Order: sequence, then C-alpha cells, then structure tokens
Amino acid sequence: MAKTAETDPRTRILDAAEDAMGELGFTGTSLRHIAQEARVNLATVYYYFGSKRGLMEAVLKRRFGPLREEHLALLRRHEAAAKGRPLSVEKVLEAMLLPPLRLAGEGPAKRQAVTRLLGRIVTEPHAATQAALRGQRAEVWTAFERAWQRSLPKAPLAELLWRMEFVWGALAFILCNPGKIQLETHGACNPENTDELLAGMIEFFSPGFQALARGRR
Amino acid sequence: MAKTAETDPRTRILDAAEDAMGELGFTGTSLRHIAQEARVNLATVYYYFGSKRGLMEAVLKRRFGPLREEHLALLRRHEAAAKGRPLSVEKVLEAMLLPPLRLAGEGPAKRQAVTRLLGRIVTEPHAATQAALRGQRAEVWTAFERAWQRSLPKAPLAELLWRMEFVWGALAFILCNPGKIQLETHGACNPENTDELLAGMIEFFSPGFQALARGRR
DNA sequence: CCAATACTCAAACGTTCGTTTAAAACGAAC
DNA sequence: GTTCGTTTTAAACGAACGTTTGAGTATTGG
Repeated sequence: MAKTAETDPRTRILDAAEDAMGELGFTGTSLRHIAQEARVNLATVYYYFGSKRGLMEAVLKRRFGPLREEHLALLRRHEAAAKGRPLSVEKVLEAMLLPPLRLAGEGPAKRQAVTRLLGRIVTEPHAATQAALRGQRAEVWTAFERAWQRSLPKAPLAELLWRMEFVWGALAFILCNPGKIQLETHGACNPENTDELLAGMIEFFSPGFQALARGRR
Repeated sequence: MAKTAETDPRTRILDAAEDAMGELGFTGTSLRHIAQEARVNLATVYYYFGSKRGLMEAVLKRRFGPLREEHLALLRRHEAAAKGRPLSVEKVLEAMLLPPLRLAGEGPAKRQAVTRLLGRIVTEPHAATQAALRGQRAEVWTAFERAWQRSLPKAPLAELLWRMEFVWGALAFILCNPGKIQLETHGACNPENTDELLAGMIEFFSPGFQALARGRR
C-alpha cells in the first residue's frame, strides 16, 4: 500500500475505493475504511462524491469508460484491417479479452486492484452495482454480438450468445481470484503473465467457436 | 416465497439463509432478514448456529457436502465404465459440469436459490466464505486434476490447469447470474434448461481440450 | 486587503448490524 | 403435578454503518 502522498484527495479516494471494493465487494467495503486508506476525512468523501453509491459509480466510470473505448477501438481496428472480410475467430476473441487483461492501470502496483475490481463487478450481488454497470456493458456487448455474427454467419444465434457468456465468465473468474488460482494450481498458473494468459485463452476457446463455422442444428 | 410452515425452524433458517445469501452475498445479508424470512426469532438463529459465520458454514456444508459426493461418485462411475482406459474428454467435462448444473434441490422452486448460491460462493469476496469453501473444494479439484491428466497424458500440466479454471469460471458465471444472461441475450439463452446447457458447454469446451491430446509445446 | 469560494475537519445524527441475556413457554419423565 | 432439559421469546448491548452539520482553514479574484 502506502500510496504516494502527492496525488490529490479525489484521486486518492478513488484509488482506495477501487482497491477496497475489489477486495471486499461493494457492501463489504465501508467509507470509513476508504477514507482512512486515502488519508482523508470521512466527510471529504461526501464532499467529492455525495454518497457511497456516487463514489461507486465514479469508480466504475473511471475504469469502464476507457475500457469500453478500448474494446470498441480494438474491434474497429481489426475490422479495418480485415478490409470487409469477416474477422477470424481469433481476432474477435482477442478483441474481447485483451483490453480487460491488460487493463493494468497506471503502474504494476495498481494492476491487481484494477483487474480484481473488474472481475468483482461482473459477479457483484449488489443490485445498484449491477444497474450501474449494465449501461456500460450493453454497448460493448452488442458490438461483439454483431462481430461474432459476421465472423460465423452460419452459427445459430443462441449458440453464439451462450459461448460469449462462457468466455466472459471464464475471464471474470480469472480476474476475480488471481490469488486463488495461483494457490489452487500449486503455482503452475500465473494470472499476472498477461501475454501468456491471453494466448492460452484464445487457443482454448477458438476451436469451440470454429466448430460453429459450418453451422450446426 | 411463502415457505410451508411445516418444516422445523432449523431447516427454515437454512433455507432462508441460502436464499438470501444467494441473492445478496454474505456481507449483504443480515441475520434479521433471515430470521424474518424464516418466521423465527432472531435469537433462534444463534441458538442453532452460534453465529453468522456458523450459519454460513452450515449452509455451505448442507449443499456442498452432497455436491462433493456427487462429483466424486460420477467420476468414479465413468472411470469404472471405462475399464482402465482413459476417460474421454466429454466424460470428464460431464463429471465436472453435471452435478452443479442439476443441483436442483428438493424442488423446482428451490432450484434458483441453490444454483445462485453455488455460483455466488465461488466468487464471494468475503474471506471467511472463501476459507470455509477451500477445504470442500480441494478434494474435488485434485480428483479432477488427476482425471484430466489421465485423459490427456501428453498435455502440459499448466495448460490443463488453466483450462480447468476456465471451465469452472464459465460455470460459476452462468450459475451466478441466470437472470442477467437471459436478459442480455434477449431471451435466446435460458439457463434453466439444464440438459441443453450441459450439452452446449461440453460441445463448446471439448475441442479446446482435444487440442491438447497430442501434446503441445 | 477583503470578500467569496473551495476545501477540510471533528463531532454527531439516526439506523442497523452481530451478539448476548434472562426470563418465559414447552414437552417428556417420574 | 412437579421437575428438568429443550426451545422460543422480547429486550437490550456496544459497535459500525451511511450520512449530515457547522465551524474551521486555506485559496483565490477583485
């Protein structure tokens, strides 16, 4: 921990909130804990963010805004490079997985907190968190839905959507508990190695999507 | 809701706790809410379970005990049927996925609560929940680790473990937010249809594992 | 220099939390 | 019918929660 004291209070609060909410979830995190971690008076949190929910939304906005941009940009870039031809399964997968995986924040120390928060958010029980997230995710979701349909035009839609959910789920799980995975695999798997993880996921999921290329059912 | 008033208080508390914790997570659920839902005095919860943590452990034990048995039994059954030959990828996948998917509880009304809890638990931030679960999961995990190694002896271990995590992750995600998935896919995907979901998952993940059969790297 | 604005602070508000207590109600046994 | 262990109850405990307040201290613009 021990953040550098140089950043402004607002950013310190966001950092601390991101950190705590990634570790303890939304309901499990208290504003007092955040304030203390950010070396800020409790009322300061309210001065800048109005309420706990306001803080949470600001935390989400700060991370998921750029993430959404990256998602859409990467997809566009791949589609531009394909010059009208449908994207390969691997490219669509990469566009889905790379931005979250390398959402490393401003430095290596921040990485864990950010990715953990990202994974946590997707499985957060708290209704307000879910609602705050749905809007952000909807646009990216439909973009990828279209990309998959163009890439595998003969695949049944429901089958495609299911597999998208599976990929999101696996990703969220990995991001959610990097420590647990390392522990569970006796250190054989290291979620910090982004490149290898991305390659491994693409390699694993590609065949499952390829099987839909010729159209089933 | 409106549980039948006939069951004993202990069971009513467990049911209510399972329900609430599946919906709101561990920290998000209060004992008062559970007590009210179970039509029981607050102190009764303490009489039977000692503490909130004790209640949570009882909830986990009641569901994950039988689940572990089913996991191991199904694996044994498949291995017995294989008569010494290595299991097919599909069989191992089925042994992993079927028990959680059909953990439907005692009736269709209970199903959602149970599966939701199951998915929630895996991604629960709360440290105590994680700790209480680790013991339960460890035995099943190593059993499947061995099964996969026998099924794909030439596969690199790390690669195998990664893909196990991916499958668990996808499963947990599906179980965690059935409602969200149905909403997100405009109703095209229905997590309640266990058989179809199981078949779809096996079909999707099998090729990814098969690719490891000849050994990579 | 002063007024106005931006920010910080300690203290408190009311609520809800997990937990405990001690007495009442109950059921079976003698 | 009284005794004794089991179960249920209402009431309260202190602590922590999200939130508000009002006075304080910087900082800025005219």
